[in-house]
Amino acid sequence: MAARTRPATIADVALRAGVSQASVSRVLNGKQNVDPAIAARVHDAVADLGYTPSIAARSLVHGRNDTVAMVVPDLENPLFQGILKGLSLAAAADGYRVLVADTAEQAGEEAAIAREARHRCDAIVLCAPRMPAPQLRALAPLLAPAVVVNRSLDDPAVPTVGVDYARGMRDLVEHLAALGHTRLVYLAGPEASSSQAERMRGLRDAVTAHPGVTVDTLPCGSRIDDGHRAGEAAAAAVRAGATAVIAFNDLVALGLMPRLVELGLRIPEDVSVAGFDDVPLARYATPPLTSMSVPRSELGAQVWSRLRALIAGEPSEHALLFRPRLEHRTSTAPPSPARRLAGVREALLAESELPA
Amino acid sequence: MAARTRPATIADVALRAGVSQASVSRVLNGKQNVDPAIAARVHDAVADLGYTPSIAARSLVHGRNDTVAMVVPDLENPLFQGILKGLSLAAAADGYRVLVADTAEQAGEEAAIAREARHRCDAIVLCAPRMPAPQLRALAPLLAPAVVVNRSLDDPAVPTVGVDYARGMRDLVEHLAALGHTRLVYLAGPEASSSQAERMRGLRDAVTAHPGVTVDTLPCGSRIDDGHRAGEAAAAAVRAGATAVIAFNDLVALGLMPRLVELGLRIPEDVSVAGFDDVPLARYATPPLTSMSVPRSELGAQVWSRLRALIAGEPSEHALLFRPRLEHRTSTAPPSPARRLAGVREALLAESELPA
DNA sequence: CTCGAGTGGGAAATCGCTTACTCACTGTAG
DNA sequence: CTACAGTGAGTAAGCGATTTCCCACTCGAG
Repeated sequence: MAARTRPATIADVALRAGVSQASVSRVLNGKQNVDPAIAARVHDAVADLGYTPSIAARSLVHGRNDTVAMVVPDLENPLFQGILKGLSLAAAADGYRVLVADTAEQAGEEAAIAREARHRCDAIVLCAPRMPAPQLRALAPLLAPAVVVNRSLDDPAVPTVGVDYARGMRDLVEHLAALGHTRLVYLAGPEASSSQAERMRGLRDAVTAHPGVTVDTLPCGSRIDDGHRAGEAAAAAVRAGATAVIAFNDLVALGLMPRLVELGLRIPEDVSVAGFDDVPLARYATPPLTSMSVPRSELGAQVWSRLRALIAGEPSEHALLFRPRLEHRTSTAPPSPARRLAGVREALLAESELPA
Repeated sequence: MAARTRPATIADVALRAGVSQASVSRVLNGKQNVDPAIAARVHDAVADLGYTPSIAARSLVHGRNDTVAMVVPDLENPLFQGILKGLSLAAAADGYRVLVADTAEQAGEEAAIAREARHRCDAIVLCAPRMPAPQLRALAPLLAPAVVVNRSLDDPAVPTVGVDYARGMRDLVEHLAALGHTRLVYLAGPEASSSQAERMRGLRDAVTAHPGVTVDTLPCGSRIDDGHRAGEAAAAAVRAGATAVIAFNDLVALGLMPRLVELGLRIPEDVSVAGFDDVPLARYATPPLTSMSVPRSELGAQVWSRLRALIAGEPSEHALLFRPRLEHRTSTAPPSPARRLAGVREALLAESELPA
């Protein structure tokens, strides 16, 4: 029976086995050659006392504690959940655990929370989409070893792993354009979000590449409710001639769709809707949601691979950017002929206005 | 500029400030009265050196590290995500951080993972729905201070926080019965899951209380895909006379509904569908999903309240059980008259068969 | 038989911090 | 004027492991 009073220490084990602490340590860590007889006695003593080495003491000596921190703005976001899952599993395979710190969208606290979390761990994964770039640039080096997720950063010591949102957006616009859509609406995410900025960049590139296509941006947000609330505005835009809506992410799209239906629009007959992230529920939505698939777990695994290298003192690897893959489902389809004509007319009108 | 070489220690600070380490420690921890002049010099030195006390060393002295572990079978489950979020936020308010350990549904590893995680932390939150009761009973005391989530355990030292699934199921059946449903189908969760067992108990109680109601149980699972796959069987049951389906949880229901529609059934005209957990997406499903609401974040907060008390050495509080609240949405409605008659006829038939 | 290399195990230093314990010094009461 | 609280700061003893250093001992070669 294990001692109820005070957890056994290595000294207790040494005493009981009649050897030195050094020997106990050597046996337990498989260092050097140890007399089998001693090893046996140590093992017996360990078993009798129910001894487990103190993590704290070991950490003090080694200067590391086999734990990495992950700072996220919102644990409820499926993207971060996926990354956390992937990271946590990959890290566990190497004997590391993950500490989570939810900043609860308190952008102001992010830096302090990150430093505190980092201080408890050997390394850190930072997801801080809202943090101003200068602040991030100043913070990142202090956090090393660190990996920044989902935003770019030109610090050679801090690798980034992320998603090519701009490219994804372009691909998505091209998908819609190929279907025949020319007037699109984009429900924008949080203004300060860096991935929102990336998406905007992608949209601009896309309309530049496709002069016939226009995109109206409507403020929205990143959560289900935001999408639902944006329904009115989106429907109005559709009535004004738009034929497709791109949502900041799937949550927004999933909140939006029922609202559009409520407002009398059919998807995809009256309006196509596309999301981003390809959350598990997207394919079971009504109608199944076209989305840009992002490998969430894989992101987490790659983050760990980067982090492990950094911890081992290896030079930082190259930035990694996943290109989202289009998951074409039934929420996007060619616009109905009538609507399409209307769109073309609008476009012509807009063009004819230009010279004026 | 902070030293790039080796992080500053308290000794460096003491040296630079020209005082003893003890004084530095006292200043930094606000113990005793210290000469303001000394305090100032210490603060200057700390700032100059960019000193932060080593967590490991402090942990070693104090015997605690202000971290609690949370073990979950699957980080992708919205229930655990919600609990994690609530726990993490509540704990952070008291200066504690949360370490997550995803057992990846490896029921066999759970005990080992839990002990390892516990060993790194001051306390632990255990979610192990699949662990056999005897094993859990044996394990729990070794983990103290610990709180067990979502299952009962008669260990006075280990409080539990959970959901009254049996009661919730009864309430749900009563809701459906009140609507006029008499032949229900239940898509069961994982066999080994304790909350699944609780739900079954609730179902049994309900049919006992309502002799006119019958419930057929179909094996299913706990995830979206499981629900989708169970669509065929559920539809068959409906064709055989059932008028309502209760899903193990919302994920299952959300996977099930589109499949039922695909198979030609209308919800709720042909079949009512109800879920459990009230995940955020439930109200935006098509049709909006009736569900038993579970206060996920609140569960996490309550878990922390229990855990904090235990860490402080206070006696364990009473077990806490939340009663789910019905969220009646449009996925459940009275059965159509024709179908209802069919149900009654079946019931009469079944009754008349009894004496046989 | 002696000397040197090789090896296993114990003593003690170390990691960085907290916290008794001790001591010098000030101020006041007898 | 002496002595005794009271106070603030320094010294040093842990906390529980790992790891270096060193000694004693064995074995083989000369």
